[in-house]
Amino acid sequence: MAIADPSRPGYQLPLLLLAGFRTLIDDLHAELARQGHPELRPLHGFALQAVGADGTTATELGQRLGISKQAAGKTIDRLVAIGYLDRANDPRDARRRLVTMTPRGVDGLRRSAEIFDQLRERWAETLGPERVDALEDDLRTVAATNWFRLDVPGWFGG
Amino acid sequence: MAIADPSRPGYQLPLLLLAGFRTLIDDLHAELARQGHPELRPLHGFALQAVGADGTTATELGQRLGISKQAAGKTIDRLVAIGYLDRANDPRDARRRLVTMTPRGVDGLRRSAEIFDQLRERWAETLGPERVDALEDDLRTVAATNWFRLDVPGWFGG
DNA sequence: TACGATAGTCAACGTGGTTGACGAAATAGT
DNA sequence: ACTATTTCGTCAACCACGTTGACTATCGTA
Repeated sequence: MAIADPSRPGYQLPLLLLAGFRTLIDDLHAELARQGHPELRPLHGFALQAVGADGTTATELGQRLGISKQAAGKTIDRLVAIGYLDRANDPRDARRRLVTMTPRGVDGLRRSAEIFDQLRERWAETLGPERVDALEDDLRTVAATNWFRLDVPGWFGG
Repeated sequence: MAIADPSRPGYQLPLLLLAGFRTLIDDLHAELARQGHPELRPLHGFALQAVGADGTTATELGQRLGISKQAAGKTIDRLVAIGYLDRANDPRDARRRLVTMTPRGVDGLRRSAEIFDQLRERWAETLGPERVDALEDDLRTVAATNWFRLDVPGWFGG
């Protein structure tokens, strides 16, 4: 195995990845707050995305996000409370409670997507578009992930 | 402003950065567990790093990690409980409680650094060394961070 | 000496995640 | 048709981590 370059210690790689992630998320939420969505937390955006335009149930949301149905239920509670999600009964299955986005939820999600596009564009202006493309491609190669796990707080903290 | 490329939506960038971070941290801890440190959580490694070879105090650790002294104290409690840190009185200042690494703490931190080097090496074998260097350089440019904030669970969750 | 600043801890609280248990309702099987 | 099993949602208890506020003990200085 090759000798590690002392000027590029391996522990910096995760720090830089986290810093990049954090920068994007912080910039997103600063702009979202400016556009009328100050209550949205990082977690909420991902949950909203997972609910999607067609809606879901708590159990299904939990599966999509890699957390328990109980945890998903709590997140739904919160997003209902701040006006981003709605709960309704399923006429075809009285056990299920259908979760859908409110107009406010749709607006927040749409703006998030736009802002992320703008942030990526800003990176492309700074680094050059081909560097950003390469960065994405490289991460796809080594991280090879197609889905998102929402258990970040518990995962990181323990 | 340029039009966003529909095949590269901006929201994927943070997802990929998080996936990369998560992959590295998960690989690290899988290997750490194999090498006799199964109790170490992601948070702990960063806290240990911040304590450093010279030791610290709770207040100083909190400042280094961007969290309150109370939160730092709790993390120290935990790391003392699982045998990675020691607390001692400062003979020159009875208010302070000096926090230092135990031999086990030193071992865990040393192994972490080695494993991170190996993981970076693995990325370099897969992507090519120059791509990994470029990835780091680019992230340094757009994220421009020189320190680490440990409040990830609270930051992300709210 | 008296006073302000600092270190550490306790307590209360909020957010998020987990497991276990439960009733209600749908589905499958005899 | 009538059980038996599975599934959905929720409640309760618990843990980890973060926060702010309050308090004691100690240091440093005017």
